Amino acid sequence: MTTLFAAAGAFVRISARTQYALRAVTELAAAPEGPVPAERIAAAQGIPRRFLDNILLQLRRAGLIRSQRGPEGGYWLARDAAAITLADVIAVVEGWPSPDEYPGVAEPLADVWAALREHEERLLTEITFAQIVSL
Amino acid sequence: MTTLFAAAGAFVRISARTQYALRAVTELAAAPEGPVPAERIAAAQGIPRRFLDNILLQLRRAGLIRSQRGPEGGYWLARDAAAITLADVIAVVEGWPSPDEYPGVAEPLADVWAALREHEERLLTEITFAQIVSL
DNA sequence: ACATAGCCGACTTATTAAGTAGGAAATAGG
DNA sequence: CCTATTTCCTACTTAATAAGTCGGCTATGT
Repeated sequence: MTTLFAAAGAFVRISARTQYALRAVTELAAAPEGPVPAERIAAAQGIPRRFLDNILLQLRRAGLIRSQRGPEGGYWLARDAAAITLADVIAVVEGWPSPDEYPGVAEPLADVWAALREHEERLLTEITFAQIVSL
Repeated sequence: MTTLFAAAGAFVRISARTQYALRAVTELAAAPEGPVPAERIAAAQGIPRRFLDNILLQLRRAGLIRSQRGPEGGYWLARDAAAITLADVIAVVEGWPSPDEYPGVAEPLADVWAALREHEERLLTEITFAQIVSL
């Protein structure tokens, strides 16, 4: 029972959009100096091209990446890979779910989720893309 | 940015079904000896009655709770609240998502999720409903 | 017998995620 | 200045999953 549980994870779910965002940023972190066209990222990571456009736009608006149009254009990191954490990217891409209610005797459950989330946050704000690329 | 992140959590998402299941079991753990009718649980926790039936059935089939039909019937825990963990309930109710692919340079990201899930599992298999009720 | 309560599969609806469309606006090279 | 390239942008469609509903059957205590 708990074996299956360990294998898959129950609460930690990462949306495709978030995964794509993280993988795209990782590509940029791994690339040599200069703009990387969306097409290249899409091919390297197997991300639907149009969808990727959409995500990159969001990341640029949030100030995590920069861009240049036209031939020889593309995207690059707005700051050093060592200064961008996983949490930075996730915070941009994910929506913010509103906290749930736990009536009566079930109220302590909320504390458990809070603990899980706190741990999650600590981990994700510690890990930078410089680290990801160097692993 | 990270403040908002902390407040809401990004990956830790709990489905309504799972929440209801946990809250229902908590009610049973908190109740005195004897069967508790679904109606009572639904009222105490604000869970849609028909939906709850559905969930309780699943928990019973999994052997976590027992039941008795007819007047004075209801549900109760199959074993002591100290011997049922949050993970036990979640394992019954949640489906098992298949692990994702992380091509090329993005591969190390998978290790991060693995770490998150491992922590999640440890926490959830440690906490019993006896503890929840006593908090 | 009758009222209470669980049992059960299938069905519908709501919500969110995932992906698409169609073009406009830059920009480098010839 | 013309053309190919590539980003920019809003809105839309489709797919998937979660949430909740329905109708009726079965067991049981009084």
